Amino acid sequence: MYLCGPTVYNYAHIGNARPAVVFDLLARLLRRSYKLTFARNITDVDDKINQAAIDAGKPIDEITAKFITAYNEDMAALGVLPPDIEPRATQHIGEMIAMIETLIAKKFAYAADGHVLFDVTANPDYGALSKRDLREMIAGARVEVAPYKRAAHDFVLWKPSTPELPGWDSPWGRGRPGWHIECSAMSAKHLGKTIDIHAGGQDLVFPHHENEMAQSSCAHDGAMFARYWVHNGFLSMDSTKMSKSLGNVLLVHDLIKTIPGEVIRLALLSAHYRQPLDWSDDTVMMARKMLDRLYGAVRGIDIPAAQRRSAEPPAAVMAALEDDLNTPMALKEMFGTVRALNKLDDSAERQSLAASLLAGAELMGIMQSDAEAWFAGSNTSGIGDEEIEQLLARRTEAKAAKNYQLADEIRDQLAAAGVIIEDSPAGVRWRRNNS
RNA sequence: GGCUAGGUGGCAGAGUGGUUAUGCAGCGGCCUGCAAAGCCGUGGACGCCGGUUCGAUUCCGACCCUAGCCUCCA
Repeated sequence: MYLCGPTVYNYAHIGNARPAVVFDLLARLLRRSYKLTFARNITDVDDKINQAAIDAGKPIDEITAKFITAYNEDMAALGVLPPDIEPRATQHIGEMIAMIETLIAKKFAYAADGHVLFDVTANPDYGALSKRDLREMIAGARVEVAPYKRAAHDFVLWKPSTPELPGWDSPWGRGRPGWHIECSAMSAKHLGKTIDIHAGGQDLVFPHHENEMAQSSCAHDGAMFARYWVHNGFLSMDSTKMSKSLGNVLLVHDLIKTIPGEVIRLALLSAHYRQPLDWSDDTVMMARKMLDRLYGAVRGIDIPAAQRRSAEPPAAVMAALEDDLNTPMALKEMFGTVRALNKLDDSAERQSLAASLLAGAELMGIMQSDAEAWFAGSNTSGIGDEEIEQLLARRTEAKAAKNYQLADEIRDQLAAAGVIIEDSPAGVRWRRNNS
């Protein structure tokens, strides 16, 4: 499986995180049944990066190194496991040049004016993936056609670099690769001419994936490039497009300072991956409450480590995920398990079902904290755990003395500090209300 | 203008040619000193107009609306 990864010129925003999370789940699922090799590239040569380096007044290497590290940290916070291979564009320039030479030799590309362009008219299948009619596209082209292009939609495989820009020597002079050739060259090197699954955001279908497919299949004598394409839907912000000009870009880097990573992950998985997803404070709050219910079901259940390790997810959860990654359905089944668990009295049965629930959660990459830690939350209200325990001890005394007025005062005091009390036959327990 | 997805109850969000999605919120009950959590029960929905059908939210057609792509973008 190949996933188009980040261009490292800035921190990843929440929309960037969606494909990473969704296809991480797909990878986890596939690994249960297949031997998966999962590659997610890093685009570390790009004009946006060049601009970011100029803006920051720093070397390009420094910019890319910083944001590669940040990307991996941010994704790890969302429970995204590292891919098997994380190829970088700058480490595959030779492969790109070789592929471009092949395309020229096979008459699918031409050099002109220091550039090398892909000749879309030489590839009759061009437009098949994105279901576009090439003639209409050329006729309705809104782009200004560069003089060296034969047709408006010919796209750049190689372009010349000025001395201050990053560049590599090539048969066409010192230059740098176009965006699309990177993925074609890297997927061919690491995964072969034909890959099983190619993933990415819906907005990459055209032109990026269309171009990748054209380059790869033309370079490989028509060999199928990807057996399956999977594209995730777009994420909007409060019903509008996320854009810098509107100032509504949410960076994962910032979100994880106040929102647990698994809340963000669950929010991203709360809609089917192909559907659009609107991000708002409510989306986050609901994900948090879902986790409250999930964790609540396993709280206080002590599961032997061996049982925990060997447990399998509920069959219905597996069936839902195996049906085109239907995460809302999988969650429904998780909650079905929660209900069954909450009704059980027998401790052995509770252990067994809780272990199964946790196995399902692990597959989905959620509920990875200890339940007590989840409910303790983060101390944002300034009242520490010890202070809470002391107040609860006083309340328990008051209750024993049937001094309910004092007991309720203590409870109100804690509530004001965001701490909610739950009495049970087993004793009192508490949780912070962080939402 | 072209292409591609959608329009489901207060909100989020699945699914189905006839029978409960689920979560949050609401209401009633159980439990509790009272709460909270949990459990039980419950109201409320499938954009609009036609067509197919014994029966359509589900299939087909038109229409309206929304989003994305057509230029860098997950």
